[in-house]
Amino acid sequence: MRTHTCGELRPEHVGAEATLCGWVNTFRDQGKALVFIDIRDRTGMTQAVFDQEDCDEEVMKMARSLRREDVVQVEGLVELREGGINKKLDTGMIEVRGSGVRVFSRANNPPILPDDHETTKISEEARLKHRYIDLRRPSMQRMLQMRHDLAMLTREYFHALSFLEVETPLLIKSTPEGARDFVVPSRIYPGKWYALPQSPQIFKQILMVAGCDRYMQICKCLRDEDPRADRQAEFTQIDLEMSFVDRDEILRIMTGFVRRIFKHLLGLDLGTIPRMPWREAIDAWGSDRPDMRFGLNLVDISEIAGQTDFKVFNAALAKKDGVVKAIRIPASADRLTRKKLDMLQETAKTHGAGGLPWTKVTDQGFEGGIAKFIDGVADELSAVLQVEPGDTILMACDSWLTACESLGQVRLHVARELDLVDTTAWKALWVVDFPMFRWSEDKQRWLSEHHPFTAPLDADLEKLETDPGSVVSAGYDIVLNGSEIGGGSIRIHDPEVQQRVFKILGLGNAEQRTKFGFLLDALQQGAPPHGGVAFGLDRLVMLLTSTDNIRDVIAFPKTQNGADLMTEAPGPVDDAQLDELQIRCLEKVAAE
RNA sequence: GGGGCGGUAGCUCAAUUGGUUAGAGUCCCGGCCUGUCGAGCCGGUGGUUGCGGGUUCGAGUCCCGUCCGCCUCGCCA
Repeated sequence: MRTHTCGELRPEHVGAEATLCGWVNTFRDQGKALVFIDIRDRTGMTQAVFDQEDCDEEVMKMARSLRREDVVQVEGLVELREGGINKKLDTGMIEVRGSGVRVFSRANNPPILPDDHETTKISEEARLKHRYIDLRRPSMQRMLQMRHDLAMLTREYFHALSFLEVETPLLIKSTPEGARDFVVPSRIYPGKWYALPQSPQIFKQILMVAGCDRYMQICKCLRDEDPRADRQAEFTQIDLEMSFVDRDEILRIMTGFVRRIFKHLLGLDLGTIPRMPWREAIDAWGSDRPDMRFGLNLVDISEIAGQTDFKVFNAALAKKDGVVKAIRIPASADRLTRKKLDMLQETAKTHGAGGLPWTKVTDQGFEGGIAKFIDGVADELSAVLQVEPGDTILMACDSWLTACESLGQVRLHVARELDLVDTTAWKALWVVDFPMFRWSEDKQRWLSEHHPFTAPLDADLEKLETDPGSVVSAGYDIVLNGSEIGGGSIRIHDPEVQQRVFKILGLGNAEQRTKFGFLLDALQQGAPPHGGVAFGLDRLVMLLTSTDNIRDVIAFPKTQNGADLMTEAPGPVDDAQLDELQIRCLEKVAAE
């Protein structure tokens, strides 16, 4: 049906007869005797010109009738352009001198147009509703290509390392330890339910017990939680697991993978990827996924702050684990207006801090904000923070984790506000040595920082019951430019350790059997030491395509209410379907 | 579940303190033009101002409710 694609033709093709198929991107009708048609497909765009002198009246009439997004076939001779080259097009040196045209289908006044220069102008709502048009735009086609290239690269890389691609089930048992499960009713067992997988975690571990040795899968994961700009309820994961490995070996292979991705897809060398203990990440960067493209590190000023009479500081320091942290924003005194400081204070409050003590540095010392409270320690504080006139000092005081994390969020906001992020930089790191457990005041019990199958470090095994809060896990996350792109751990392969961990998480023996009996049984039938990683494919593509909207890297994404605007899912089902499942909705029951 | 912003023509937006027949660009339709390329010029179709109430002589504008979209907190082992 076609001899070339729309992005293919170059001066070397001049003289050839070409037949192109695609969509009418634009038409430029110059009068009865001359019309230009830009014909577009996934690969690009080519200008076709229909001249009365070259083709008969019927062809001319048909060419002039073409409108945006009609689907056509154009045939003609490839020639160098008569009217000057178009540098914006890869095919801008040539044009096809049309001798024939055929219309496959007409577009009925398209509700949106797939021009890249229109993308930001059109509401996302309209784009999602008419995704079949939206996906035609070149930037969206590049995204689809990038996803494909990443998937191919992934399979090549892990295939070469003897990983086996295995599919795991979608209809599984609900074990709601983490996120909320999507559930699916069972017809054969009325009243019983499947869950859709939040991840293939347990299956890949069982594949290790089953002797698979090395497993990989590009799979969908589903979590029934509210979406965000960088999060969808349904997302894609590059899932990996390996037997007979320690943490160093996993990190080596996965570092190689990530470096390969960015080298091949962006021509970028990420270099060696350093490791940072979790405690250091929180302490110096205020986040377990630090964005290291800019400084503004957190400095502990607890000791100096303790010498002041500032009640806010003293109250915080009296807390268990209480600290005062500060960041120095260089040359910002004029730019951080009172209004902006107020906004930053809201950020701090949103993330758990009571407020955002601040002051500015002038030639005469500290001025503004809490300056009068720190007068007595001005010299020491200046020395520790290495202040310069024009700096702004932002502070947080609370328990260590809260103070660090809230100031860490302020750090991100102020960097964005003052444009301090080096957007040309790529900073990757492995965050390691996470705590094994986190105490939940809410639930009054320990929760897994990672998941319940993560192994503790061998050295900390004996502290499991006596001091769970201090146990360090064998988990790790890989972070790129402040975005968590993957994470994993060495898993527990000793059933006894697994039971001890379950117990700390508040799972009694009976509950362990009900929820994870099959895992415990498996671990007792010869489980190799194993561990793995899962990479967020959508997040990777976001970084590869420089977008901060996850919906821009998914062909058919859902809205914040979990709706698909194109198909209008979720929708109702027939009563007959419900009857078969022996399900009744409460409203209907009430109505009967 | 909480907070914030938004919803006017197919699309993107405007409409003074509440005041005439809700405008413009674009798409689409028709006409003109032989070298355009985000073509140009002329004319035209197109509206229950998301939906439902209320206040008022009068509501796109004010109030209440509701639905939808985006951002965000909670949530996301």
